[in-house]
Amino acid sequence: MASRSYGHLGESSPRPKKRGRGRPPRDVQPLSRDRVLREALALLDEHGLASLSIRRIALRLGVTPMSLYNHFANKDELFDALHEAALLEITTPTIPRRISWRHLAMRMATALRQALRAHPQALPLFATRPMRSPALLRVADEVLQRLLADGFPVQQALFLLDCVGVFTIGHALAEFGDSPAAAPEKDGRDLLAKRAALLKAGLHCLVRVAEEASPHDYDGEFVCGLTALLDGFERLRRRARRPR
Amino acid sequence: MASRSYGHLGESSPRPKKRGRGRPPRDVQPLSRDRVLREALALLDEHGLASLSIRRIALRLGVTPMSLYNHFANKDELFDALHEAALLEITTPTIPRRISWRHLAMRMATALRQALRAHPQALPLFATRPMRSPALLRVADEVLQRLLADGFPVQQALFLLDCVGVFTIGHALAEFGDSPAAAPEKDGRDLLAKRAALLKAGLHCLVRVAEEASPHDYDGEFVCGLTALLDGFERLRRRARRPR
DNA sequence: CGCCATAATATACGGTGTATATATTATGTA
DNA sequence: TACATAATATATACACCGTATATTATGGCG
Repeated sequence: MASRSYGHLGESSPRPKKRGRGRPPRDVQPLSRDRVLREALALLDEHGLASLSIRRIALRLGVTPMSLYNHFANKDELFDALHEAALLEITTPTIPRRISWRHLAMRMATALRQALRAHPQALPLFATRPMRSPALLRVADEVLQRLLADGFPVQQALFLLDCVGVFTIGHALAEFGDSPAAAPEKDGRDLLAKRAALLKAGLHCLVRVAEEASPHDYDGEFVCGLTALLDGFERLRRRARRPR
Repeated sequence: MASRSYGHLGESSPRPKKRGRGRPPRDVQPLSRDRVLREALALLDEHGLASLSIRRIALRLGVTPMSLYNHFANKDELFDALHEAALLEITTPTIPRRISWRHLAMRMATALRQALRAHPQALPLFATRPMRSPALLRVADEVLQRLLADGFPVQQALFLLDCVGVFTIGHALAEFGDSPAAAPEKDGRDLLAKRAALLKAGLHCLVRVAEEASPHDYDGEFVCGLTALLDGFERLRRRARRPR
């Protein structure tokens, strides 16, 4: 009974007896990367990224912390894998063959957005780490193919792909980063005080906009921005096809 | 001589003697929020966010860790202040009076981008925390004023403002998150191997694009995406002014 | 002068990642 | 079948982390 703490965590390990010191016998399946990632993701969803530690994951798995190092070199590599795992849900969103580049890009963006929504606690991972999972690369290649086929110059196609991804992630960050900060103002008194402060500072426009557009329509904002972005690239494309 | 570690850090405190246990005498100026933030920012720039700890900041300041708690409630609040401090360099970018909304938005975005460039190590802070510093709010109000004056509906103006910010931050994240990961491939052998792997996976388009657009032109991509975004919103604006 | 707020130190506690050593089982080979 | 070796777990230990609590010296104010 080494640790009396962590009692509030699930610790739902179905393996009742503690395994001995050495390699586990054949009948008790050994720890696997996948199992670690699955539980880590669950723990992440439940308790947030800040409290996702090697020791907690190990506890949840009914295992010693050092066991994880048989499957991951260190915490950072584990988090890399976790990032990739969270992203893997975008892998095959059933891409129809014959749709325009616009619809394809739109579809990719919304699929990515849905993947981000599925694990909002993992968002900081996306913010820091580059997305280079095989599944993602396949999607990227597909979109690029279509873009080139539809007349985009190579560089513009790449820019478009990047910009759509960047916008999607940035927007998700703003959306989910704001919500916990906006929650504590629900009592109305703080909100009024803040409004007064803004007014006194001469920021009339800000309060007007905040009042007329409240609550913030994140979904609408996302499609609005994405549409604008694609519209702009469409203009570029037309200009590239008919130079001058 | 409590700590033999940290020797590699600057520890450039010009105060040679260790102050006694109590309140410091009048001639040795007391620790201030600003001084803490300044040194913390320097430490951040030099060694990255991961190794920015209360204890290291205190050491750099020639002070006990607990001293910082006279000025900040906890680490999170210190980081909030750090975020705001890093952002403060965008405060007054000398905004000319009579320029179009497009130029104004462009200017705001590039100013923000420059602020982000100045402290790339601080980027994860921007990714997680909402931007609500007074300076930023003032800029936002100014931009909103111009947008409304130029005929944007309220909601679209807000969307535009948000989308530009979101795009700028997302793009910076991609740019500075990629660079450390791309560096270790400089020897060329890895790069060739990766290329071969991509080809074998059938991602021909990806390697073609990567080859024709290398090295990645992040600045070009930024202005390209931003221009496209603004173009798209311009279309929206025109449609809003002449409904139907 | 005495009082008290201020601003520093000292100490301690529980949590964290992980280096190192050890123990047990499975597996491939002679 | 016997044995070396690889695989997989535990045990222990260390340095660092944020911070709660208590103590101490100074400055300013009555």
